[in-house]
Amino acid sequence: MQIATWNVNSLKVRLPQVLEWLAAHPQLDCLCLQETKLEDINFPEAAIREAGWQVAFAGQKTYNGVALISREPATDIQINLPNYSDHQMRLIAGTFGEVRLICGYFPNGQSLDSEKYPYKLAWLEALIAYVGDQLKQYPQLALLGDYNIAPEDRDVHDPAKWVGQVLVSEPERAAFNQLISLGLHDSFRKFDQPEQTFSWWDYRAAGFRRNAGLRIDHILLSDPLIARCTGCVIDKEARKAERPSDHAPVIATLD
DNA sequence: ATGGCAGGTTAGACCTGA
Repeated sequence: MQIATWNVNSLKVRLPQVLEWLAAHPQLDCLCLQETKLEDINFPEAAIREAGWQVAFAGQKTYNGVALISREPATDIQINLPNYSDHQMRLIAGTFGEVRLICGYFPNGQSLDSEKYPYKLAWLEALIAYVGDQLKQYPQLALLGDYNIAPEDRDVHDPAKWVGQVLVSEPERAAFNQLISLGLHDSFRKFDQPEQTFSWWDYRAAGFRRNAGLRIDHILLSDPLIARCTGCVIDKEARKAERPSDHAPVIATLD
């Protein structure tokens, strides 16, 4: 089994790249998308189905939006957190056999003094409660997505420059560690990885060329799934495309 | 170098992203 997550920063722009990427990954079972930025009525459902995939999605105009593209249809689909009323479309969960996949586009927070920052922390608190509850129902669980959290300094190209900033602040990292404390594991860190491996690079200031990035896209796996996990990679090649997303896909392989 | 770029909205700047 292979699962992946990719913040595509507009599926309207990135659909050809997504279809090409899917075709290039024959072992893939499910791709979780974030920032589709499409109302459901404009979602390219037909094109994805014609390529041989099932799809479930929850979007809105301009911002946010998530989707599950999969070989088999998802069951028990959940849109957004059941314990947090939110008009921002940031979460979609589905079940594939015994495996529960939760796809999230975590709030960015903007800055520590923004009103979006307490929203981020409240959303995270609700997510932690939801995932804890889901784990009881689905021991085989994966939480994939754009977390908008760099969990450790080694996930930051220049930690000194980022001290005290959103995405690396102590409360955000504490929330990430609470997810770990529920019994989840960072699949990327199960394996030796090259230093300075990131999943997002700023479009500005030649961020990608300088490898000035952050690792903020993650695949967390529950105990039974981390035991099956044989690899986790970030597909940096996708960031080299013409008109790329600013995020690269993350792929976890389970035997 | 606190701006740089990219996408969306909507037809000129402005908002958001991270």
